[in-house]
This record gives sequence, C-alpha cells and structure tokens, in this order.
Amino acid sequence: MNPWLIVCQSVERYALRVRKVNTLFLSKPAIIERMKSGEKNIDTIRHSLAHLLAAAVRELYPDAQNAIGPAVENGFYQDFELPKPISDNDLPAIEKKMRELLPQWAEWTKKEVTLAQVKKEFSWNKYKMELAKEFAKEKKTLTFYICGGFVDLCKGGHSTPPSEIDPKSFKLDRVAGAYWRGDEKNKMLTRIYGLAFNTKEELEAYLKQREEAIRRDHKKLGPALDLFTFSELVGAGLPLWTPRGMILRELLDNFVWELRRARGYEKVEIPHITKKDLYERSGHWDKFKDELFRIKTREGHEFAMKPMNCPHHTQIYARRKWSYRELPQRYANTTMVYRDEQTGELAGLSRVRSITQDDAHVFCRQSQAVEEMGKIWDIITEFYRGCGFPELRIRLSFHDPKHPEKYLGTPKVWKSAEAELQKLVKEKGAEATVALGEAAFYGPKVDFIAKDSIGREWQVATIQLDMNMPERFNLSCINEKSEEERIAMLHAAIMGSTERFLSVLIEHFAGAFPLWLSPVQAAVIPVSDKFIAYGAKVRDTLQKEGVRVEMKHADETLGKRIREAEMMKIPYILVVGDKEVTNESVSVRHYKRGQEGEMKLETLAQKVREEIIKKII
RNA sequence: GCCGAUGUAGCUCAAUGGCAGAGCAAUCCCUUCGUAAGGGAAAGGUUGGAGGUUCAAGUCCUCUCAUCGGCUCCA
Repeated sequence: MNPWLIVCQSVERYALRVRKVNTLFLSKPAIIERMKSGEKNIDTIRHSLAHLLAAAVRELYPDAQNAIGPAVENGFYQDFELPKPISDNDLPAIEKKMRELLPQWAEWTKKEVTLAQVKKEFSWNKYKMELAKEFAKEKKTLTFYICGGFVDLCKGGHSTPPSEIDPKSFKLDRVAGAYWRGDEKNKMLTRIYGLAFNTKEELEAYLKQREEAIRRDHKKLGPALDLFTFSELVGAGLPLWTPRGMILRELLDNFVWELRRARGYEKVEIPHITKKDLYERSGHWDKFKDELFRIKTREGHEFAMKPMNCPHHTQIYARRKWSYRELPQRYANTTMVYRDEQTGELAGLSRVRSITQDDAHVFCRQSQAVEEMGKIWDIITEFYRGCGFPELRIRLSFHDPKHPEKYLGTPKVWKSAEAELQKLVKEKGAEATVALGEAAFYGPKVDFIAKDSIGREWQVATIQLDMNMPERFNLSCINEKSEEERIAMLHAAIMGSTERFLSVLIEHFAGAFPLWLSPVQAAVIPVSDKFIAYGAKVRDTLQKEGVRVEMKHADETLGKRIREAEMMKIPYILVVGDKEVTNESVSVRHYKRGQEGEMKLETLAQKVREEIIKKII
C-alpha cells in the first residue's frame, strides 16, 4: 500500500474522529497531485523535513527504524521504532541535529531501484522492507530519494532543497504513539510531530493561534466559569453540572423545544435502562456490545444502560396501530445516554460517557420524510443563528451507487430520497456538497457544519433518514387502501450532544456568552454599603423583568468587585453610587462594549429585556 | 485499550533523596472605596491512591486512578 494512502486515510479518520472538519486538510487526491507536480510548495517542504527528521534521529539513535513520514496539516511527522522510549524533552536535541544537517542537504537525487537493492540498503529496517515488498508485488517502481547522504525509500515529492528552508520556519512539536499503518493490532511506534511553514512569521502566527485556542479551551473555562466539574470519585467522562451550567443547559434545551413545539413535536420520556431484548431486536446488542454499560439484576436478567434513544422511542410509536391520517408522530426527549468509551478517548465535554441528547424522532410515511426533514432543517438554522453561528455549511451524505449491497432498501428508494434532498437544498437556497458513500447504511444524512470564531469547523447537527429501525421493529401505518404500510423514521437531534455542543459554544465565545445565554446577566455593584438599599432596588427591578442578576456587597474595594465580575464574564456591570441614587439610574459597563455611561434604570431594564428576547449576539 | 507526559492547599506554581512553601481564593478583623487585585491576622496538606527501596521518599521503583497530547474505536 502506498504510504500516502495510509497517511491520507489516517488523516480522514482523524477528521471524522473528532467530528471536526478542518478546511486545511487536503483531500487524498489533492495531496498526491501536489506531490506529483513537484511544484515548490509547503507540502514538499514538510515532506522533505520529515526525511531530515529521520536522518537526525538515525544519527542520534543509530538503532532507530524509521517508518513513514509524510506532510500533514501544519507540518509533518515521522514514525520510528526506537530501542528506548523518548519524550518531548529529547526533541530539542533532535531539532538541533536537524538544523546542523540542514546546510548539507543541498540536492535531491532520485534513483530507481530493484527489490534486491532495497533489501541490501534497508535490511535493518523492517518497515521499509514491508513497504518495498508490497510495492514490488503491485509492480510499482521502487525509488530511493537521497539527500545529504541520507537514503530513503520514498515515492518522491521533493522540490525545494532543504538547505534553502529557513531554519526558523520549522519546529519539532511533540511525541506521540501511533500504530504502524494505523492498525490497532500492529506495533505501536513513536511518532514525532513537527510544525513547518513557509516562513518564520507563519510559524509564529500558527503558534499564536494555538495559544488562542488554549485560552478558549472549554476544559479550563468551564470550571473557571463554574459551569461544570468532574470528580475522581464519580469517574472519568462523567461531568457534573453546577447551578450555572444548568442554567445554560436549560436555556439551550428550551430554545430547541420552543422551535420544535411550533412544528408539532410532543415530549416523551423513557427509562434509562432496558432489557437486552430491545437491543437484540434493534441490532445494537451485537454490534455495540463493547460500548454498552451492562447491568445484571439479582434474578440474573441482563439489562443495559441506554446508549441511544431510538429503540425506546419506537416502542412508544408501536403501542398501537396508526392511521396514515395521524402521521407524522413527532416525539422529542432530552435525556442522557451512556456509552462505555475507552478511557484514552475521553476529553473534557467533547467526549464523555454520560451524554445528553436533545433527541427527537419523527415517525412518518416515506412520502412525508423530506418535508419533515425540511422542518428540522429550519429548526437547526434558527437554533444555530440564535447561538451565534449564522452560517452553516451543508453536506449531503449519500449512498455509494457502486455498492448497493452495503445499504438497506432499494436503489430506487435511495435515489428518490436523495433527489428530494437535493430539491430541499435548492428550496432552502443553500449550497451543499455531496459526499458519496458517507451515508449511514440505513439512510442518507444532511450534515451541518459550523465555523467558530477562530476559524475551526465543527460538525454540529445532522438529520438522518432511517429505513432500518422501522423494518426491525415492524413499524407501520394503515394507508388509504387499508394496507399496512412501512413507515420511515427520522433522527432529529439539534445540538446532538448537549455536552459536545457546549464545548464548541464555550470555545466559540471564549466563555463570554451572548446576554440571553449568560448564566448571570448583570452584576449590581454599590460603590459602598451606603448604597446597598438602592442596589437592591436595581436588582429587584431587573429581576422582575426576568433578568438573572446578582448584587456584589461592599466589603471589598470597587475595583476588586468589578474585576471579579469581569473575570466571570458577566455582560452588564452596574455601578451605583450617589449620582445614580439621585437620578434613579445606573452606571453601565458592558463586557464587550466597555464603559457605556449613565442610564435611567427604566431604560436599561427595557433595553436588556429586548436584547434577551431578540437573542442578540 | 495502546504510546508519551503530568499529578504538591479550592486555583496558579515552588521545594539536590534530608523540617512541605508562596501568591490568589475561602475565613475573621480593619478599610466604605467611582470602573480589572486596599491592609492585617489566622487557617488551609496522608504531596491522587496502594505497595516497595532507603537511616531518610513530594523526589527513586512497581501497580493503580485521574488529566493532557496522540493512536485505535464511535450508533
């Protein structure tokens, strides 16, 4: 297999894994195209630096075997099997060696070789040998690329001589583990990541952006703003929600519910456990048994914590026979699901074991499916607009017509559903990319991708058409001809996972939420405790308007109390003293707009109320 | 789960194998202040947990839990 393919596949898997769609990732053909063209570009520089890294490591650790080393987003990496583990602390020495070698790397030499020649040159390196044998089998030309006396088995893609690379434009970043060829069953290699850009300035800009991302990290900001916490006693991946965090969660959930209610959704509720029978029927027991938290009753019966809600919801639908006139049935349910994720995968709120889903399922005739999807679409766009993501990128995940066997349902059903989805996109005046082969086996999807304030893209919502569940649970309605008709089912989560959505939201706003979402919307600060009575009046007036407001007592200096309110990112800081008492006013300081001066209490209350209702960002 | 790193007071961080410390927060006292840190006192610890080496362990070793960066997986 071509090492580039391995790289590209792992890059794609990475993108999927974090469900973060990074525009900087090049598609597989694009990388290969650029490598082939040999044009001077950043990828060839990065690729060359990977060779240089291999050479430096081989000099410092003569027993090291280098595996593959491609260009990736922001830089490059090289995998090694090392006699002794190394850590980030060893990177400066390797980096120094790279810079030392750099001037000697003035020219690339390409040499076509036979398998015998590879065997001779790389007898010490089982990874290169494995690749070479495979290429030979596939009748590919084997090539050596030599630079600065360092020979590597490589497909090519080097234009700039490394000696021309600015030594300050690259930097070794970190050490990580990676499986040989990305396969869990294979040996774990040591991967050294490097950063590389065209210029020193670009590298510095990237490092700065990364710092910005760290500043916004929800794992730090969440506890700092007192939104959630973790406990070692409770366990990894099980966030605990504080009063302030709960305000946020409820506001978001109510918003979703408001949008749903207007479109005919009804609330349902389900237990968090079930007999295993439900998942045996749905097919999840077999396929996902490793990820189920299982429970054995004292009588020996096996139960499981629910990892999803659809099977439960199907049983609400299945409680009786339905006339086609009563469809669609739309069930909404915000509830937690539990998945036994691998500990190494858990990360803040982005990946947890107790996941809140704002889940909804629509049970409808197949002929109604696209119209219902349109309604969900509207909910999604309105919701995300209200949360500060005015523009969403849309991806239609369709089936791969070359492999009809991989999908449930007839090609005809797929074709017509997909054609209608295309029509829907047009009706909505949206643009969408079509991703063939990205559909679930049970139906096509519409995926929504949001861009955050520092340019990162996140897949946030999806609408899925499910032709599998109705089949497995024999869900139907009685149609006009008095026949049993198989229905369709839609999965309609808006936030998807509340936890994951909050992680994106916290980072998007760097914790400074829009007014309507702020757990505390205003802080009243009396200049001294002579003004506590008036402060209380201000607080009560705003509270009557539904504003979440706190008063900060005067046992600390004014400056300090303002600082505390600022650090908690409270939108309105209202200072009251002599002048304000006389004028029935407040002195307004806004967390984004700064000092706003004196304002009549009445005027402020009205203004704040309006800002909340209109969900101004 | 795998590779690597980290874990000291609520938070941020000190401490050659030799008496576990500072700032902030919390508490109490003084201060009553006009837009991002007023002053003082007292308190806060089984150094994540368990075991081991040593005259002596925060420091070295083993196991374990948690966190971070990756890998693998994800309905």
